[in-house]
Amino acid sequence: MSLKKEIARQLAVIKRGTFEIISEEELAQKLEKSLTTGEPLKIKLGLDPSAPDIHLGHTVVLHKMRQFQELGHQVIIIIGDFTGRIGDPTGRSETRKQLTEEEVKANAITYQKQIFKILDPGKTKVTYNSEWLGALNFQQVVELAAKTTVARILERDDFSRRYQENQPIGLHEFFYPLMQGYDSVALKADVELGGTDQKFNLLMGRTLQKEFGQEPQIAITMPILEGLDGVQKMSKSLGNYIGIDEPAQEMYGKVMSLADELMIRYFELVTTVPLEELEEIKSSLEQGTIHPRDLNMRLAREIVGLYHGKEAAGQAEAEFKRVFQRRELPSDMPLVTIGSEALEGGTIWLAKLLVEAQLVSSTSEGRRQIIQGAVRVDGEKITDPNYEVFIADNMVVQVGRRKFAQIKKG
RNA sequence: GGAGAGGUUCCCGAGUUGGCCAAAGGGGGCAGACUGUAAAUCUGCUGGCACCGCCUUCACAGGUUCGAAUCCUGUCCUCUCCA
Repeated sequence: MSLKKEIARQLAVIKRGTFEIISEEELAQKLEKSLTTGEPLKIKLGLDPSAPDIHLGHTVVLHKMRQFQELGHQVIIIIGDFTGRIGDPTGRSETRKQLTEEEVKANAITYQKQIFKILDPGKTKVTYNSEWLGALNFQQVVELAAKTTVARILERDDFSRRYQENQPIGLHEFFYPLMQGYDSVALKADVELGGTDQKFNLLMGRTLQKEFGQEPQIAITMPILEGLDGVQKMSKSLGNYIGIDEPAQEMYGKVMSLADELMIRYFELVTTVPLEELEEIKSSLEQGTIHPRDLNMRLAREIVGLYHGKEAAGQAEAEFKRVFQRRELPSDMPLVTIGSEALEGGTIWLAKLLVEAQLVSSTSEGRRQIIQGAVRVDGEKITDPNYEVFIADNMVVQVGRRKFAQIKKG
């Protein structure tokens, strides 16, 4: 009786935010077996060390891993140092550059530091797949390749699209799913996590495990998190990301700029707010008993708190209120020293000053911002592009709402 | 190996009877208004320069010309078809 209840509880936690579980019944069976034998499930997550800086999008899957940890299961991170040299073609329409061994190593180290902001290091096993993939000889590789067909591999979204669009597909790319699948065999994984774009690879793991006489793993896919624009997936190259190493202030601001429609999704996927509370949040938003802005602030606190602690999150919030709600000056602005040699009679061209203060990228850009009314000196809007500023200590210049600098006479 | 298409400003993508092209249009970005630094909407800007003018851009290197993104030559790269 209590066994059934426990299985149901675990399933509920596991199902949170998932896109697909293949299959739920098998998962329930595995949970039951685990609970009766006391043997934790082996949960596998492969990380591709080609993109060393983790952003919130990457943490979706890490949070799921953490939940598994909290349920008492064995979490295993595979750093794809071997596969990383090929580069998973997923999500890209072009053949990826192969990484050098040194690059992969360096990235892997950065990765580990970052994932432990979410996972419990004491309960996490980290392995490198070069350990077993590097040991295979050519004959074994051929045997592995014989376990699938070109037609099956071409079914993969990315490959079929590229094939149809006459984009090149490197032969070595065909091996990526096989290698990832073989990882599951090597580990005897019970569950493998990944984004929805990983579905094919996860299923390949099941196929191979069966071929090797193992019980197939459960494939759990997580949705791809939308970025700040609310439409495209979060990614560094699109610039719509929140990096987990970003300063608290910046992080808070970025979360605040999220579209309302994304808030619940973010709560669900990238915070540790418990399930019951999540339900309360959803209903209060639907019933309008809470102002979306306040919920947004709560979300920002949750996220910043995860990476910088509660205190820093509180400070970030106070600062946010000061600058953006009350329109006051930030408590901390970059100091810019203007040397006297740059001055003529104590004045400097405003556009030039903006460049010096790194508030704009060029004087042309500075002129434009001035003309458009975005520039203030000590709170006073300046619209003359040829304006000469008389430099005074502690003068504050501002471009737009969020870029400030305090001037020091040098 | 043979035949063909093409490489344009952050991206996509016009422009190739040589001048009116710093280069249409869209996207993205930035700024202003409105706000909750939300979304939506409207407006403006979006190579550089002390800027009503000048300078550097249209794969790269040369050439023709008073003048080239547009014409010629060579080089590099991408794609397609054939083998």
